[in-house]
Amino acid sequence: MDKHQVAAILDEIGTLLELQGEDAFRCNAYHNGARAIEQLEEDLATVVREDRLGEVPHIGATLREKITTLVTTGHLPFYEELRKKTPPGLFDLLRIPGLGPKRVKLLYDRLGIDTLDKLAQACESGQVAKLKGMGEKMQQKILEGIQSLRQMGSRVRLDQALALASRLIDGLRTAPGIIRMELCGSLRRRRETIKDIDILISSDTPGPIMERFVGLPGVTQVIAHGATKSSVVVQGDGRLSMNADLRIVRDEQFPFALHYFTGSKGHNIAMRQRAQQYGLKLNEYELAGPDRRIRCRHEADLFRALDLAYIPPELRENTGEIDAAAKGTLPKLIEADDLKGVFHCHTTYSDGHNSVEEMARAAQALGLKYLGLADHSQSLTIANGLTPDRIRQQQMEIEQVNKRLKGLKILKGTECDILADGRLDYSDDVLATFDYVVASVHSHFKQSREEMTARIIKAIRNPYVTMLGHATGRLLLKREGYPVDLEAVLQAAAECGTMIEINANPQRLDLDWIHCKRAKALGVKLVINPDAHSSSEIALYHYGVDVARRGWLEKSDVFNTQSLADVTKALAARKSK
DNA sequence: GCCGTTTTCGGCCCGACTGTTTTCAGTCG
Repeated sequence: MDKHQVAAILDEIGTLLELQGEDAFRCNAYHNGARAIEQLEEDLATVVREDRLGEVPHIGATLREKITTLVTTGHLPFYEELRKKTPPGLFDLLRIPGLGPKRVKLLYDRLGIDTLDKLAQACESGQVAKLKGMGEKMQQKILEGIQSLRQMGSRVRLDQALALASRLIDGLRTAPGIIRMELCGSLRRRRETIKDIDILISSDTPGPIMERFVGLPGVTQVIAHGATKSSVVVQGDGRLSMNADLRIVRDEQFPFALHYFTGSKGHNIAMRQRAQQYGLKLNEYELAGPDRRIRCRHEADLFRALDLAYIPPELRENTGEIDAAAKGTLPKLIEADDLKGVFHCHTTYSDGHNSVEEMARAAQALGLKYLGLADHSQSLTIANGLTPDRIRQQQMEIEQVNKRLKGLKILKGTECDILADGRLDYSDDVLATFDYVVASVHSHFKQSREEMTARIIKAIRNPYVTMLGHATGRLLLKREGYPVDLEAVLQAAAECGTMIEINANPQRLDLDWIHCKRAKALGVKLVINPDAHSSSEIALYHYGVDVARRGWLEKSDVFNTQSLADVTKALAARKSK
């Protein structure tokens, strides 16, 4: 059982206990434990085997025992018992805004409601309004919640959320009285998937801005509309629909509110605790002690007041950033401008939409100095994978276009399939014609974890392979990655100097940021690639930079921050080995 | 259930909003 499964079970236990009416702090301990396991950088099985779980914050004796049982046996009787006692439908009820564990328990205990359908019926017949603490309005709100839950998924991809959020920001920008405005929450931290949009504004006259917000185009439902906080449902393209919150504070409160609403929750709690050590109280309005208030104009002032270096939003996940900021050992994070080129782009030779030259011109317009083209290999017939003949044709075309280009060089690559047994999709003499090789898995996803791991490691050890493409094959919110022991993959990559791609396509973002940190610790070089299938998608590398930043990566950790000359030299050196 | 040079017991982040309430519980982030 891997860490994601273990974390999911711990989290579920926390919720199950809430539904039982357990003490909230005990429930929270399971949620905290789940987060700690989810964010574990090392391989969970290894940590368990070496009996080091106790060193993980938020894992005490009880959780250590339960996690060990889960990892070693795959079962946990405590969890299974708890599940038997709780109808699974109660989890659906919890997703309705306004319904938490207390009310769900009440609905179940008093009315036997354990599905959305039963709840809808009970609301329509007026039974819910009669319960203690409920009423007509609550009943109506629940009905609306059921409706929107049935239309709306829970999380959306970063790129989709950003698009929707910028529409809201644009709509607000002209409202009167805005002093400062920022996107907060997981969007500002650039998480790969987003639950809702958080916007913060400072103003002395919040009223008209709030009015503008709840009336913006696309707003389909107003969940809350207060003086300083409003919450709406907003409709995007297609069936996409998200919650959006707006908070308005006075300008002197802005840095505190910005920090607070950026989160993460874990980071905020840790920051509060640090403030307490200074005899100060930190909330969304101020940093203050019994007899003093710390003046801050910007977020950086707030960190400085607690003797911390500025912590970029992407690092605020409570994974050691506060300690590092205190010691002055925070990384100098990579920035988008550091990238000098990319290595994984497709053309019309396989399944891309633009020609070699069109791709090159687009890369040039973005200020890149080299563009690696890596079309699919012959086995991937569905994507029009290239036969050796067509490779020669493409390479000749690249040479022609290169003669015409100034300031950008196209590099000849391939995204070569890793076959089921770990061999590559081309013979060595064909592989030798490329400047570099991206090796990727596109088939046989159902292999066992052991088979998949061995297959990928075999490819990584192939001297022709320069980098591993999308390491887990995940499609965010659509498809889980294939089962693979990433720790073993990273170690193999470290041993033979094979690089690992951060696939920047927002549908993938694979390697994910947690493993970036681990890769760096092992000395693996990473490379940020857009996996572009059209000229406009080359710019997607920005999302890969976001991932890299969340993974604490610096310019020197990423191969394609190097100049064309250095990259060419490194690739040539690797080929001649 | 976790945590700890103020503590091994008694804390655990904290404020806005809503709806049902005569002062507050539940939810949310």
